[in-house]
Amino acid sequence: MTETWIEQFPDLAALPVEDRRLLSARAVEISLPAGTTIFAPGIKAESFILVLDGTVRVQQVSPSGREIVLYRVTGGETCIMTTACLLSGDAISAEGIAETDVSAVALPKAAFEEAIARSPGFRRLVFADYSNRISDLMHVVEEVAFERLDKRLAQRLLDLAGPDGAVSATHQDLATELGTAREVVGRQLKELERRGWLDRARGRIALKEPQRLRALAEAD
Amino acid sequence: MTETWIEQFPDLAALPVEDRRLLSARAVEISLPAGTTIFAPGIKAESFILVLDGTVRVQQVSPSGREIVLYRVTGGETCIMTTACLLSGDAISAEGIAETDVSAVALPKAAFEEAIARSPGFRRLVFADYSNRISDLMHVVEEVAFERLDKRLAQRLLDLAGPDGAVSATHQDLATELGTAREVVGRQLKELERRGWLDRARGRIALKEPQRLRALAEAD
DNA sequence: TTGTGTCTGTGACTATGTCACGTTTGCGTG
DNA sequence: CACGCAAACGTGACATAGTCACAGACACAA
Repeated sequence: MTETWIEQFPDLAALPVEDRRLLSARAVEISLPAGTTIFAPGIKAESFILVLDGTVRVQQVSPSGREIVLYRVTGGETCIMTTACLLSGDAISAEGIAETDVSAVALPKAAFEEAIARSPGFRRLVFADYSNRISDLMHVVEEVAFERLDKRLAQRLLDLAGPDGAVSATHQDLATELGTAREVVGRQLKELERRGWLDRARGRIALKEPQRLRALAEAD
Repeated sequence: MTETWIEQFPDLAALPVEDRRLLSARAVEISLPAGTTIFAPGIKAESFILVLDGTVRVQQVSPSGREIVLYRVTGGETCIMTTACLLSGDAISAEGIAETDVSAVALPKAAFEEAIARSPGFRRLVFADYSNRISDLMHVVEEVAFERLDKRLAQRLLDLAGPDGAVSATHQDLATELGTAREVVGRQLKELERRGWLDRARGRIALKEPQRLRALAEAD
């Protein structure tokens, strides 16, 4: 029985046969329905997780209840938070939520360490993910510390918009994306609607002038 | 000739002889005077760097010129930014500055990869550092996004204070620590002085009521 | 249709950031 | 020594963002 999931990702498919065999033999496919909390503060990870399909949103929660999205893990990426826990033994301080139905494979700690030891390709994959996450986090710091909210909101709306130019999100959802408060998002959206760049409806925003929004998002 | 630097750090000293020998043979000791820019945006790293003594400040610079300190690398820690570059090939988007005279060892890329491949202990060391940095960065995000400035400032003053309760830093230095503007730091300090919790002088702040500052720093 | 919970709107207020200056201080040099 | 200079610091006016305490509007189920 071939493990077809390995073939989905060039980085994995390129591994030598024996490495692929190790992964095939020890990994367990799992599937998580949308909305599942995959990890949360205080929980220790015991498996390395590679997402095959779907997206996991990783966010941080403040004591006061405000939240901010840090990054998303999508197909072919690994969940650094759990990896970091595996490798350092620390507990997690962020939470991971399945945004869509997610299929993934879990590799037990021992098999993970064996793969890291044996396979240069696997190591590269893990390290590359670490680097990307650090880069993501630095980007979040930069945005939160230095960028104007209207610019950040415009960027997020474009990121979250479907092909029809519509965003399905409440003001609270957008506030969580940006780490701000609902009222603030409401006011920003009102201003953007006043300019005619979008239309608002309950839980839904229709982008009318995406190029204007992009100009705003990319302004100095 | 024994490489005494390895003995300085328990994690390294505990490695098997052959791993230590690899490190000894291939690493180059370097020393950097205080103020040296060790890496900057756009520069690609070509060595793995382990700090032996001194501290390196890693900070991010915004297009508008504002800065924020992300974390510090001290004795026994590795420089993740350069490691991440080594492993992913990406360029760096932060800058690293020697705050004190720094002594360090540099391990060329090839030797680094060999050590990673061969030595479980070395891998643990590198991964543990990655995890710690991710944890540091998440902490920065949390502070910038959710905490009040007076609280953050009180925390920094305590962190930066010498044993005599004095902080040698200009308002601009503190603004960079917190990712805010000089004027804002000035006003916060004025208020803290008004309360009698500290005294201000040019480039120097004397903490008079550290326990009050601590209470502020640790408030909800 | 009438609750009920979620989502959104609003005004008043506080906190933080920006801008354009002016003032003070320490220090080296003519 | 006096002068000039650059760095550090102060300040008021304004813009932007976050908080709080509500009030309304909407969607859906009973």
